[in-house]
Amino acid sequence: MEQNVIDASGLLAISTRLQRLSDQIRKDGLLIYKAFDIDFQPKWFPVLYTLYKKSTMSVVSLSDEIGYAHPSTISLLKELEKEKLIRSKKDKTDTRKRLVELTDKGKELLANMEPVWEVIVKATAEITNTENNLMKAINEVEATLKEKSFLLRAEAHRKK
Amino acid sequence: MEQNVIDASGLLAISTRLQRLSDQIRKDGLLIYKAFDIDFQPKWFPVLYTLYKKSTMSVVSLSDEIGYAHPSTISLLKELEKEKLIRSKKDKTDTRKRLVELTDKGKELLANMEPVWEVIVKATAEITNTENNLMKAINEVEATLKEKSFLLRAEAHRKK
DNA sequence: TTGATATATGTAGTTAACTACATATATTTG
DNA sequence: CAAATATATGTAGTTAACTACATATATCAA
Repeated sequence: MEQNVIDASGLLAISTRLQRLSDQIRKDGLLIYKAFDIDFQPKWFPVLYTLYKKSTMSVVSLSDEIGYAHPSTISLLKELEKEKLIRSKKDKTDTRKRLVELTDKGKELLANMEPVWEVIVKATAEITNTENNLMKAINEVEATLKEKSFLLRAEAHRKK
Repeated sequence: MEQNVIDASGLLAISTRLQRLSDQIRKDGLLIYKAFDIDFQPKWFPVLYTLYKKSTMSVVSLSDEIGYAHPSTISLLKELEKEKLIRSKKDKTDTRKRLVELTDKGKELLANMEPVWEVIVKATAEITNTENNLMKAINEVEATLKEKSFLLRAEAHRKK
């Protein structure tokens, strides 16, 4: 396997490489939805899938759940509202909160996606089923980082 | 380990999760450079490191090497030129080409970064040294995708 | 029970990559 | 060797996330 400088730099360029792989998969994701003739954008996935599984959520709890900053969630919600895939209502006990849920159109779309997801899960399983499993590796690294951040670890090595 | 909906969706949200992890590491990367009092941005890494290892390259070959679209490279080069870390000259045999290289200031900066990189490599080795090694998993997945794209694999599963 | 603090949402502007298009020069081919 | 094609660079505009700041409401504590 010929190696370029970035790949050869190994651990130094880990962030760049994660992003590159993410982009690559996302682009193919969009093409898969197109091939199935489904009007769906990969960036909608975290919000819509979470609402599909949890039915009703406030903006901040949704943001926490998907791991996005809340303004990112708000702009996605704005777009999804325009698409009539979600709707909002006020929380009666805490008037600051806006509760978000799928519309019937949204629920229908998500239900129609089940077969596409099945295919995506299979294809992903296929590509990650290597000696070192990518999903497991991500889980493990995230758990490790939760214990102690990258920054703190780097600082510890510095002092040695 | 409590799981949120996105993590639980596993293979479906792989692109989102890769990106999230990349962002997290990049942000800590910036803080590490700051802690070492080095005026360096993580986004500069691919270009500068490649020029450090390969000395002189054209815009397109550099873009290919780091895996970026060429306009992205051009805007990074513009910024690095303003910082006086790189300079360009015309290729004498092919006048279309612009050859890019590190300035003395650029070389000095990169040399000063060696100790920081050492720490980053150690910290990264620490977090990726789990049962499934993240770097190896990325290498394996990229190799697998090179053989046959995600889209083609998904389409193959569809037809079954 | 009011003043301080915390939480929820929203807006504005930034960033770091991208795609689409344009132009100049090189290379290939009939 | 001229026309067609390919390659190299550049510009303009887009995208999908972010941070910083603002405001309204809720909760807590003196």
